[in-house]
Amino acid sequence: MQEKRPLLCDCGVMSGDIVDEVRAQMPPGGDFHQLSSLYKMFSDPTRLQILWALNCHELCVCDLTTLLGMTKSAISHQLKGLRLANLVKYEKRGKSVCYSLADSHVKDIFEKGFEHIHE
Amino acid sequence: MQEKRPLLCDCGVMSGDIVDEVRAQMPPGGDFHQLSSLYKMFSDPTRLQILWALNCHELCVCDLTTLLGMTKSAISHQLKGLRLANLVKYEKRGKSVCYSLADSHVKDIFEKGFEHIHE
DNA sequence: ATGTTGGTTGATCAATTGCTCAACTGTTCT
DNA sequence: AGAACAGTTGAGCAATTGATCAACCAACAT
Repeated sequence: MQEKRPLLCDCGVMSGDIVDEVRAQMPPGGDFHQLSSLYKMFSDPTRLQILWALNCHELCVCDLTTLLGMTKSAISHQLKGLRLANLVKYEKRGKSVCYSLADSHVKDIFEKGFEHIHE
Repeated sequence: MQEKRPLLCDCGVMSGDIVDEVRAQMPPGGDFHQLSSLYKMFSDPTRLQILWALNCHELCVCDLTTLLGMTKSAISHQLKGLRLANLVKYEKRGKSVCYSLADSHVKDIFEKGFEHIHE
């Protein structure tokens, strides 16, 4: 059976007041959902490589396939996700589509991540 | 059949030199793998709520179940992942286990994320 | 000793993810 | 018009994920 939780835990470590205080500081649930969708874009090595490359220079899909050694399809699918997350923007140029980063937050998030793993 | 890629794309947008230049700036593949593992911890609403709560105050598992309205098992499973990613640390206190953030990078990464979604 | 509470763990299962394949659109070149 | 190239898309499938359930361990109270 599903365990039933009491209104407040009685483990004695934290008072109920502290739990209430933390609860009061919690952003609305929608924020966490939005945030998790954002970080999900950073949670795959392929997408990270794409973002890193675009942070160096704007590139077309074909360049990215060459750079990462993957198919156009795979790259294009990932770019679609990045587009929907507003992390990259694109511009048609003749036959090609040129992608670049949508804003500077990507770079900031990258930096914080590297700080954490290089310690 | 699987498409075969040329050594350099001939789409004409970027010169091969630029692709080479970007390639030279790419960190080793292992870095992307490590980074993606880190961001994966931020890619789930439940884990984000746990991290946010611990950023407010150290809490035991039981407090977290009360706060998030989830089972001990679900919380404990997620905490295990966060532990393995070195994002949280814990301390036994009698019957309870008290969790807290392992370092300040979590807060930084949170802030950058919020900056992006609140624009 | 027995029961209760706080927490962990492994198995299971549905849902999601990421790549491949094949088919397609659109642009350029001959 | 037809071929070649740049890119997108949807279906399919193996791999991963996240919650549940049940069993378990450890600390404490009676």
